[in-house]
Amino acid sequence: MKGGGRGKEPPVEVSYKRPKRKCLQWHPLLSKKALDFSEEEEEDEEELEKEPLMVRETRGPKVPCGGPMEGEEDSSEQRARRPMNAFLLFCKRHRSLVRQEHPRLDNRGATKILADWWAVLEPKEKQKYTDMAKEYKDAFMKANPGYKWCPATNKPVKSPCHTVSNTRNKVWSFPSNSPKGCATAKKLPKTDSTPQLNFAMADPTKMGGLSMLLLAGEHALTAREISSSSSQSGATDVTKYPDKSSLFQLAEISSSTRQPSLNDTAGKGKPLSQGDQAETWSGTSQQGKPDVPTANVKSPLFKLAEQISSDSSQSTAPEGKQCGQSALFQLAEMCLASEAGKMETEDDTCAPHIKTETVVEEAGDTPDLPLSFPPSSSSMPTDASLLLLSGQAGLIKKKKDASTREPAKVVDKDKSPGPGSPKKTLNKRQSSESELESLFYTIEAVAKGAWGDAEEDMPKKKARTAAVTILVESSSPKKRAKPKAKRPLKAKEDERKVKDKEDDGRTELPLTVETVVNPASPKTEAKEANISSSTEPTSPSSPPAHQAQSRGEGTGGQRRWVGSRKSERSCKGALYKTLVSEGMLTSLRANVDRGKRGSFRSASDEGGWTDETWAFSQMGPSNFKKLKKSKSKDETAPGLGKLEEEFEKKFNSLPQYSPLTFDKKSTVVTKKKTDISTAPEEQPLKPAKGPSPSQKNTLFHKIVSKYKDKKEKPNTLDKDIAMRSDSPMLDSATKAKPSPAPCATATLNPEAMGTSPSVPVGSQKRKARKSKITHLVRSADGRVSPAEEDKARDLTPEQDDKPLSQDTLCNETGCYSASKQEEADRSSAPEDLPAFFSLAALAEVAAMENIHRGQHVIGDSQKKDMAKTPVLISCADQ
DNA sequence: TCGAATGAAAG
DNA sequence: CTTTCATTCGA
Repeated sequence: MKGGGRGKEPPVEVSYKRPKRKCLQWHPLLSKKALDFSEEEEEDEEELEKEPLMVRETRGPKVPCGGPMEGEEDSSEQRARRPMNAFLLFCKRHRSLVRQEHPRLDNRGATKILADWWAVLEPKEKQKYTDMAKEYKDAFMKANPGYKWCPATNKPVKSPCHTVSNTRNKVWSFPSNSPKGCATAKKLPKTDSTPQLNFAMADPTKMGGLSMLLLAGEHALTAREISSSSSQSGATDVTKYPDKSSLFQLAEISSSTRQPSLNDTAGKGKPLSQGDQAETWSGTSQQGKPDVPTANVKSPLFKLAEQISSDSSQSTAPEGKQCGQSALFQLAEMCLASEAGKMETEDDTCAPHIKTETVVEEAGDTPDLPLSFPPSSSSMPTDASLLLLSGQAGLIKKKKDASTREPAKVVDKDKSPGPGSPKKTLNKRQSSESELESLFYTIEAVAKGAWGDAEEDMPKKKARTAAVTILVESSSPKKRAKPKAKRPLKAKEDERKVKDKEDDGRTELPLTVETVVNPASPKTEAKEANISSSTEPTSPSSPPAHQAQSRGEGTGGQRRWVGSRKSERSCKGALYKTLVSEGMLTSLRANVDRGKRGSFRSASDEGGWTDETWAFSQMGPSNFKKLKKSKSKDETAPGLGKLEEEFEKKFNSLPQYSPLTFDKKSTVVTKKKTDISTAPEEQPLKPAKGPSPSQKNTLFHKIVSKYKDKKEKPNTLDKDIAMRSDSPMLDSATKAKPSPAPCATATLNPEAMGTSPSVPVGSQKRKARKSKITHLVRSADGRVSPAEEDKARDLTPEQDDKPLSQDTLCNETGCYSASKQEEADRSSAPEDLPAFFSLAALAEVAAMENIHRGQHVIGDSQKKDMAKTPVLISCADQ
């Protein structure tokens, strides 16, 4: 019968019912290709190395598809997955906890419990989730303008390609958009300058160059660019304007990025539309700044953008191209549009120089490289590897585009990196390096102190240093060796980060990333240091050391540049500065690394919201069982780009309540139930219904109305016990900081609960769905699990159990007091808020900082790429 | 592949 | 109102 429910769908469809895969999950932040990293991470690293670019097939299965990517894209339509609602977010965040408590409990059971928790949750707490969900949704919508929740009729269903074993894996990748029906989304034809371009995977490498610009531009644009460059990698900046939520911004970015990312994921080429989309999106997203006529303006910025784009494309590789260009252009446009005046002025002077310089530098730089390839871009890559080819091809194309727009010089540069080089990565890097180098060198100069004066004396010196270091690393691949060595140490931490690294395959970046982090905020550094030390030996990452090392080597390289010209620096610096001033906050803050894990609040440091974030740091090593699973999710994406990070951060920021808390609540509730009358506002209970939800509980209205019997937790006692033991750990682990009282981590206060929610909380099944019956049956068969009890409960309502059990719990646990306190804290406390707003706050803070200091840090997840990118930009000159 | 839950959206 | 689908992951 149940089938009946679904029955509606044709058999075939049925299967696809769950075709989630079709839909790529949308991530606000990300678009992520990151997946690749995430998944592969350590393991894959090797692979990555091998084929940094294309690779991505990720799962074998898909690969076969022959272009899986295409397939995915083809499905071009693959719909993005609908955004999670508050409850889902909540579930996602707490499911692991539940599972820990009740290992044997299956997800269904867990879900029930979660539902209970959710019901119990105070509006306040819920609010966070709802807000986040809303934000998420908004971002999503923005990204996918015409998106329809229900795909409606069409379903692409397609073939086997999708087979993807892991739907989820891909998840992050973005679908383009709107479902077919709507089409709105995509409208734009975009320039398809090079549709094929898309091949490119996402190379980390590319990220580097672009990242710089992007970073700068991010703010201005919506950051879409970033996505292109770093989406995965890293620019973590999510912060953009305060106005828009970070997610929203991300969404924009992602929109642009997503395809590329997809490509990566897919591994091969997607065709493209990426570019188109990107542009399109950009158009949409930009909103405010419509399209500025690029052509018209052609201000220096544009040129710069072009260059960068070209470079980036080269460096980055294939995928980036399109995105990069579009992004860059957009950025340029944005800049022009928004601040046209300023930017131009400054830029004007600089731009030209920059270009020239860049070129020159490149020539100079090349030395490191195995060789610069012949300029003849046309000369196709020899095909060192298909991957490369694809990537190159893309590059080339881009180049062309670039060339058209821009002077040949750029092109040459691009070309230089030729395919021939044995390692794609290297090549890319090199190419990217050239540009990057110039930038870096500027940065370095700053760091060194050349600009120091100009810059504020901030403590950032460290940061600078770090930046320098990074630069250095990027500049010389060889140096990497050291970093690599370190890597091992980091290992654990790296794991998460690894993802980022993965791409590069070269270890270089890892350090970089860390370093970057440091730069982000001195404080952060300190924290990290502590953390690292405490957590792991990784500490070696300690900035100073790295810096020193890197510098040593780096300096040599830099010098050249330095010698080449300061003017560039100044120009660039000015440019950056301008960008920064505009609003770019891109303080990446190194979050990237921490990403999920630590999320030590990186730069922003808001008060502890970080803490709230998971305690991944701890988790990592220990691996709770959940981890593995969670990994898929969280980690999945992990380290990718800043986007991801942000998303994660945000997600993490969501408060995670300890089971105890809920239990208590439930208890309270129960009590209430018994008392029923107590609740002032609502009278909830049963009879009620709730049409009148209390003002507070809008959310609850449903519950109230539906209210059935509270569902108790089946094995309360057991749970409790489990909880007790686990919870503390979890809490401590999770929350790292806050848990004065083990139990208490985040408790809701009973009082609050009492007031509004009271009651019924229990999840009632909405209606008895089809499944209900089945469910019951099944469960019976299955085993005695809470589920059964629940079922039983359903069948025969028993209320008594709960209270008793709860009481017991309470006694045992005895956590109450603490919980309350915490609760109080939370309510008033900054922590929560910060956590909640983390993104916004970060953005603001970052902005403040940036403006103030004028630094940008870019942390990319991808080491290599990032490394090049580097991360820090200080614009202080002037 | 189903399902448990909630919620948003679409029909 | 009802139905889809988002997340999760053990059966």
